[in-house]
Amino acid sequence: MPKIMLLDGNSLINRAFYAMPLLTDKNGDYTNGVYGFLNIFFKLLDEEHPDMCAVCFDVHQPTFRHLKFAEYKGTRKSMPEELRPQIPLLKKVLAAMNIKTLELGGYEADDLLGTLAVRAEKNGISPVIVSGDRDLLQLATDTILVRIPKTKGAQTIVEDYYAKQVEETYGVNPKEFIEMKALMGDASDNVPGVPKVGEKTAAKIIQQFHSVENAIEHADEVKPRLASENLKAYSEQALLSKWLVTINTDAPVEFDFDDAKADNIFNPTAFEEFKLHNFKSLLNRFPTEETKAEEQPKNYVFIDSRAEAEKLLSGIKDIFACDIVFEDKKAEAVAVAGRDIDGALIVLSENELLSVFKPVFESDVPKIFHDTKAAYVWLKKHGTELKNAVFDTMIAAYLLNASKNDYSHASLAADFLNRAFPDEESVYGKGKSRVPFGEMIMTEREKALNYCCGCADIDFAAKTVLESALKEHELDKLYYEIELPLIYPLGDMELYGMRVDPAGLKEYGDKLQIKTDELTKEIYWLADEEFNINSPKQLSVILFEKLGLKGGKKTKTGWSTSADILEKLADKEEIVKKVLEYRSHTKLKSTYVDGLLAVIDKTDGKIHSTFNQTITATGRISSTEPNLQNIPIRMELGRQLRKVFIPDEGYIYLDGDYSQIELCLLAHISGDETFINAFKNGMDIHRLTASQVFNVPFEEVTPLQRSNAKAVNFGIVYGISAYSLSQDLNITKAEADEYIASYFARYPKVKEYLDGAVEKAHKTGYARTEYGRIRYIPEISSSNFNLRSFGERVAMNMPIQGTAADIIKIAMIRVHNALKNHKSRLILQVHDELLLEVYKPELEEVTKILINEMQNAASLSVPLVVDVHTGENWYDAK
DNA sequence: TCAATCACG
DNA sequence: ACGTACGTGATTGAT
Repeated sequence: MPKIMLLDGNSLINRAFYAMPLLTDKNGDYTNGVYGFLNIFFKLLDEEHPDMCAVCFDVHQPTFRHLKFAEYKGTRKSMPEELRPQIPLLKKVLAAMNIKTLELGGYEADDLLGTLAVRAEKNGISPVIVSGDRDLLQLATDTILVRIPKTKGAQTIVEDYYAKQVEETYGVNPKEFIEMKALMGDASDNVPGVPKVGEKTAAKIIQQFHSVENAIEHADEVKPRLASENLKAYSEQALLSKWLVTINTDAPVEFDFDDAKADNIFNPTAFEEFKLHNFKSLLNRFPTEETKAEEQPKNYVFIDSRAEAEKLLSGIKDIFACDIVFEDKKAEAVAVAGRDIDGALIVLSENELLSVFKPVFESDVPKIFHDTKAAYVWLKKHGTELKNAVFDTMIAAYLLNASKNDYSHASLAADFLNRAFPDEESVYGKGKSRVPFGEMIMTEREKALNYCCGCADIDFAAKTVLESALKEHELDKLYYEIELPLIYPLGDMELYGMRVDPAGLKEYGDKLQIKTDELTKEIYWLADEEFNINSPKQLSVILFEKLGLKGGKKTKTGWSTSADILEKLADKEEIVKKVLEYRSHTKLKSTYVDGLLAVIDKTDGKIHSTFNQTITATGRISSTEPNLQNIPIRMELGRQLRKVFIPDEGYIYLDGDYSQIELCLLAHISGDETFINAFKNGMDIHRLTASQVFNVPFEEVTPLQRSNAKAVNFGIVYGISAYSLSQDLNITKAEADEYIASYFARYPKVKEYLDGAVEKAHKTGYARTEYGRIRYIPEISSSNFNLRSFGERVAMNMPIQGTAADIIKIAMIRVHNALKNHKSRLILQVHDELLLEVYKPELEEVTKILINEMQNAASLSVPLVVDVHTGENWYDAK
């Protein structure tokens, strides 16, 4: 029996729109609703394999329902500005896919769906209705299937209803479902229903009386009493509601089922349309002939003999791309691609790979990588130099859009080559079912070959495109002079690592554990029961229910137990104090002691973090496995941990940090004279702010005033709002408003800068640092107040945080270069701070180098002040 | 896999 | 009125 899939265009695009973040296409038009619609459409297409498809839409004009009942909302609901233009867009995309769309003035999409489903059934065609609207359940029969997509957790699941499932779920059959809906009413459509009758009562009444009319007739028998009385009082309204919610299955719509064949969806026009709107993940669905129509078939070769590999590599004289396949940090293969090589995958032992590649890596032949740092680190670890690595595709793609969450080959191919390419996960699998490369190359060689060579091929082809895009956006200087050179200091930081004293770390952990055990017992005693203190859910039950404490704010799931809330209760409640102490101890033990012990390298006893250059939206670097940028310092107990970080024998730590770099940049960028002069004169900037904002002489500023002023300064950098400031300082919003007003009165240029930054971002859609780094801010054009406000704060903050990131990157490169012929080395960066392991005889010289290179990394209208400290461990070096 | 929490700048 | 600080990563419990 042929099958037709009938979709509710309006309901599905609405659902998709609210379920997904705003996306824009190459024209800057919003596409998230369309994209979400297509995702669910394709998922159902895979499941149903329908022969025919039709998508029904509402028409934005009064329907027969409005004509009878003017208050009815139905199709006349307001729609967000970001969604409205997506409806015609969806119709256009569907047209390109040769999917029939349908609308009829005076009727809603529901009525068309019902009409077509009934007609299909009569014509021996099996109908499947898809909608997010449960009203459609009234259409379910033994043969008409209604499918309702639903968001469960993060993923979309589809609930299926034939008549039987409707009855199982609601206890009424689909015809009775109308009666039930009529009693309940629907506030969003202005369907009145009967007051005080909700889903539960309506179901009970209809189960007993089967129809609205019958229930009205027996209204005296209806329970509960309130429903009975209201049913009598509002019987006319109930009948009207029934009429409103009944779907018309006899709409005068012309429809030819032969016209609705879904047999030419994946055609070149649709492919172009998808590309235009950035539906990259959907491009994979198009047959490869389509995607590669104009390209030559690729000749990818597999090489597993050393002699052949050497022959190939000795012939390379010109720029080529190179992709190293790592498995557990060991290289298993290398793929190359170039002008004369479509792609070659060389699979040899790690040692053989190193020796066959050594000549070409150490030669002047230019090389393209996707992750140059990984290649550099691997080679250097094995005694091979990497020379003339001229391009990194991952970093280039990052500079072009720093907000993406991956810069994989699949994403590069879609963004810059308009090419469909599989995700790494779809080739190797993920999680438990991931097949290691070594196995893959035996069992599914073609697949692995195509993927690995494809990666190198993409890198080679993308370079040209990326290069001109960088130039076009004036990012080339930043790229070639900062980001690419930064690879080497970062790589060396990873290679050197940080030495820790494992025994000291264990001892520290034992102390924490003993105290934790004590605290646990005390908390159990105070709570008068045992529970999992680590569980915010269980803890909130104990604190806010059992002990009846007054909760502060709520989270999505219940009362918040975060530290700022608990601190307000700690004075009065012993148990809260203990919980806070428990939290700090277990945090240190699990994240830092256990976490760090687990990542000590067995061969050299050091901790080697990975520094990521393509994660943050502002240009900062990030540190993982372990994160060495968030080792405790603010609290003394946590700070003690730094005593177990110790330099190599004969070395000493030297730490340099920029003093107030973000405020210096605020002064520089805004050009505010008061600020600039204060920095030039080395004044205490927070004290100065306090004296200006609170209108007191500089000498008479109290510690509280100074700390409040400090919070205001931070707030300015973050993109201030009076509410947040009031929360932070525990003052009223009105007071915070005054602080901000007097701040801006004293520093008018700062105000000008912040307003200008927001205005610029509104106009262009992005923010830039002093060095040209870009962050796109799509949120800034949102009609949603919260999103837009977020965008505006980002517009104020990014140029400051990002410029600070640029400057320390420059400093790192300069320090790294200056230390080339020294034993001393840079081993860590923490955003405004550099940590060096200095060979003791070089200390005096290296201190000068560090201060000099950091201070002169940028020339601003204010001096960059660097504070340095030395120490035999990291605790003492701060 | 998500949400809550907390460590850092 | 709207409901908030900017940028990260790791661990835990819950689903």
